[in-house]
Amino acid sequence: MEISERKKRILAAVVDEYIATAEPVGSKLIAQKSGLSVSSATIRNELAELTSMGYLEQPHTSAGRVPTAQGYRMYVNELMDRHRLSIEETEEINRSMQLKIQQLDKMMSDVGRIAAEMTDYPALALAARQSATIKRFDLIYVDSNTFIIVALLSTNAVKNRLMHLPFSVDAMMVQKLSTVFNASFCGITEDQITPILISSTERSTGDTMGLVAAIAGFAIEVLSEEKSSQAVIAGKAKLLRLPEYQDPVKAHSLMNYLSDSEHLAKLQGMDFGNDVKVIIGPENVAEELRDSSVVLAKYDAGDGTQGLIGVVGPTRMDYSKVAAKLSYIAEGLSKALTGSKPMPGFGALMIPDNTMDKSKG
Amino acid sequence: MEISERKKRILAAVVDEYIATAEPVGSKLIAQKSGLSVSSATIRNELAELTSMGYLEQPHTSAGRVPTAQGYRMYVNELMDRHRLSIEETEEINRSMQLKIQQLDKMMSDVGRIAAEMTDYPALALAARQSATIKRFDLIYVDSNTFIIVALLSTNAVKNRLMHLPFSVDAMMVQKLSTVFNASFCGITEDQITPILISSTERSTGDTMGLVAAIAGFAIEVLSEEKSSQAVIAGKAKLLRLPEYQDPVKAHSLMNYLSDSEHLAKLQGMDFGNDVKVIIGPENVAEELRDSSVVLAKYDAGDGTQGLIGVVGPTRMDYSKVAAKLSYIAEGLSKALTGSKPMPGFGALMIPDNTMDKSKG
DNA sequence: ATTAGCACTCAGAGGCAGTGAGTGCCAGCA
DNA sequence: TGCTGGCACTCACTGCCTCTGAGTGCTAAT
Repeated sequence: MEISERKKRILAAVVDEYIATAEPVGSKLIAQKSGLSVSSATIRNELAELTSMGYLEQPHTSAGRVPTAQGYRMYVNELMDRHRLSIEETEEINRSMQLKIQQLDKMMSDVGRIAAEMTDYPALALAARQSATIKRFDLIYVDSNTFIIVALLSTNAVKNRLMHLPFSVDAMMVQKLSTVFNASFCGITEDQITPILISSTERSTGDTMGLVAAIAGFAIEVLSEEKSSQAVIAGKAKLLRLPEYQDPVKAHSLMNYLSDSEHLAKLQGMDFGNDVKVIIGPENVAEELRDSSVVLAKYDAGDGTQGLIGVVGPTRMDYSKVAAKLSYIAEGLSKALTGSKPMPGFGALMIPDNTMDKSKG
Repeated sequence: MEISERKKRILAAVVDEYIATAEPVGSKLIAQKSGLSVSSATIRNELAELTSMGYLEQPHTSAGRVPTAQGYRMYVNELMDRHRLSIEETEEINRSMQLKIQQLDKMMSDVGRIAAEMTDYPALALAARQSATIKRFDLIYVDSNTFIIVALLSTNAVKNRLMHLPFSVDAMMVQKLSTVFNASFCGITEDQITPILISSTERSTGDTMGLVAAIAGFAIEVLSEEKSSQAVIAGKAKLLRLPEYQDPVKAHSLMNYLSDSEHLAKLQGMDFGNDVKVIIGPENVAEELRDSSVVLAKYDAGDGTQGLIGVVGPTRMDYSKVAAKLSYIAEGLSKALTGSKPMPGFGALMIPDNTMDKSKG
């Protein structure tokens, strides 16, 4: 059945109102607020039809209407007017991003925190999951039983480790290890670091003290870390502010779910049409998310790979505003990470703040 | 007024029971469980006195007794039998520590997570706040417009940053910068990095591209970071499991408070008698913590400075068990960070797992 | 097609009695 | 003198009832 223009306006009004108040919406209110000059009785008829079409539902007979998942879906796809970020909003975002995105390693958690702060919902950040390799290895000799390992990964993240040894090594040995590791451990993935490779490296360096094994262990660790645990969530406590999570059991279940980065990681690898994806309540695969919605935006992480940022909230979420903000943050992030060199670390200090400003006046 | 031996046993029984059930405790139950062979009427008399002495209170006339803060204080100071960790418990802790404490930078958050997991309460970790200095600087030349800065701090943390430049530099220049920075930026604190120092460094390197400023900016950043934001909290969601935080308003207020690391940092700098400190409900300075308790254990972070780990929970907390676990974790942490070289990163790979085992069979 | 009017529904609030866990106190007993 | 059994009392909690009011669906009139 086709949905009339008037029905659309009414549905949109119901959703808007419900988003704002979290209370079932009655016909009288709609009659006032929708801008349609018809009586509440007319609205009632329309509401009844929208209900039978599955866009709305009633908590009980004598209550107002509440949007169903299908109703939200329609709203998101067709009805909502896209929120235009105000200058203040963009500036606020720019300011936080400027400050925060300096260090590639911490980027994830910072971006998460920014998104949470900007949207006032818990926010997540997922890094593009990819099999990283080590681009180059450096060992820095500190003193006779200390050196630092520095590894530059293919993802451009830099990892380090201070190694304190129970015995002495000389600078020569460190130098030698560095050369050998650069030759044999660069460009390979985690699972290519085999015991065979390690023992052959031990032989070629003449190491009998387990140094090679320790460094290889570090390599394995950073590579697997890069591949997996790249999901963070920030601002979980913000859920408790919302009426839909006043039930501690519900809140706990969702928070628990969100606390586990393995769960979050599953959001990666969704198929993605345009830049922002909205997953409404029951559309979620995970049981725990069934009465919450997720809004995701993808960002370009360079090398053609992409990551995600997103927020989690009640199905009654201000989709329009959240989507706009996320998409803006994602855009800024993409720019920072790819195209526009200089890299953020440098750019933030060198270049005033035009990295992202031009996208919106 | 002196408190009799029997009163002590009764008080201890009340606290134990209340810790376990979160329900007001009645005289009958105590008569059964305390092991004293007296009737409930006798217990009632004793309870009445304990109440008038301020150790217990009644939520209402016809309810059982609940310990007051003073009651808990007495319990913690004198009555509770110190929990002895079982072999399984120590082993579980050892195992997680072994796995996690490898990288000094991430140590804080890992330790927090371990403590939260082990105690089942939200846990915090505070680093010893100290003015760090840079021990040594290394610039690693990657390609003509990329290099990595590596700084080893006085705290033994290693920080890095990938610098991507909008222009070319040659390896020689990088080398030169490295030398100059090592000479003039090592051993100084954040506030000693002045514009004057920067411009004089610029002159001595002949840098006109802002490279020196960028590197100095990195130095300032890591030093201030090391000094300040060294507080993490993990497992906040665990609060929601507890009956005392079923009220979403209360839970939200506490979680919010805990989310701000500035608040947590205030716990640092408490005076500390023995190794574990218990702060019960109203003894807390912060309003938000007034009906929660905090258990803190200090660890030795080397250089004579010390950090804290702790958990936050309801006043009805299993102090004994929590204290025992925290203290064990703190002890292991101290060992890992100081005395017993090798450092964890290496030790974890080289030395089976005797770093901490001997403290308890 | 729209609307005014009306009967109907039902969650939620407020009031009220019954229940039971727990208390305080007293009188009797060791 | 201290302990105990007994008893009256208190009061949160529960279930039950009624009342209220927001909101509905339907119908007849416009």
